[in-house]
Amino acid sequence: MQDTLSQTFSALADPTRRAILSRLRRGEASVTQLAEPFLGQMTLPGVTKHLKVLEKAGLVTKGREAQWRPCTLNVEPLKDAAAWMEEYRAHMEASLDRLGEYLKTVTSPSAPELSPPTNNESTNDRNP
Amino acid sequence: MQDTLSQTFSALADPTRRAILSRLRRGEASVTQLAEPFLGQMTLPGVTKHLKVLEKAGLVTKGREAQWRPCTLNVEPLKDAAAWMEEYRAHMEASLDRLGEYLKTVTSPSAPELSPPTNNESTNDRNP
DNA sequence: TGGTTATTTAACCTTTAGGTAAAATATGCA
DNA sequence: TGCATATTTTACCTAAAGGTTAAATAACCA
Repeated sequence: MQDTLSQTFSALADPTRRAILSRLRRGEASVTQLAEPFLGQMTLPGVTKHLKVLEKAGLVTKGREAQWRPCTLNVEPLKDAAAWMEEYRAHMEASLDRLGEYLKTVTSPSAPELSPPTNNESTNDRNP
Repeated sequence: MQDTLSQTFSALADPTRRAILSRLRRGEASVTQLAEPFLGQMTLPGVTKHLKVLEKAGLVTKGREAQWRPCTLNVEPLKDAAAWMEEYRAHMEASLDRLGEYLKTVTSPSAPELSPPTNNESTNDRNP
């Protein structure tokens, strides 16, 4: 059994799983609903497995409602990951090549306001 | 071959590799120097392998200096990972349980100043 | 040339990850 | 009860991850 941070990063290291998380940002969804975008490339049990990984990592919570298992996003583990990244913030800002400036503007002035997600191309979580 | 984000997260999903990155924040180091803290638990070729993973992920650059291969940190891929996490920022701030408040204070007022790393327990990257 | 230090490669092993197909469960409804 | 829908479990496969030991390279130095 690995430590929590490793489990979190490991859960994030798969495009299908990231896409599932991204979908869940828009709200609760059943397994079938979550699976739908992938059924061309993967079977349902495949998606179930990914969901289990996310669940074990604490990133997704599965409820029960009749025969459905409504899944919800749980960002708690992401906070630890973000905190880990914080340590590298100075280095990231120091190397202002591609994304540096972008991140600086995005994260500093508009921080505390809970602003609505500027909705980038972020449904594009697969095949980036 | 996986996509870049997956490769980055996957590289971060190991405590030894995170510890190596953490060490490199303090500056360049040779393979032997990097390996030293782990030699009780792992052999040198083991560390070499981890370094190769980090190198392939673009997080570490290996130079050549006589028989040494000085390794340096490269945060470029971390920026993409951080950008991915940005999308979850609103959710993280909305759920202000454990780390929420901490992150809010850390990332918003002191953002653009390039402040020196507050040096937490962060050498403790292994066994957290 | 030969020895010493630094690092990598090769060959191997075991465990885990990501998939599948087919069968089993769970739940609502006629 | 029995069918329909939603989801999971089982058993299996292949490939990759993370290690190891032993041998090979690289580069300096006497």
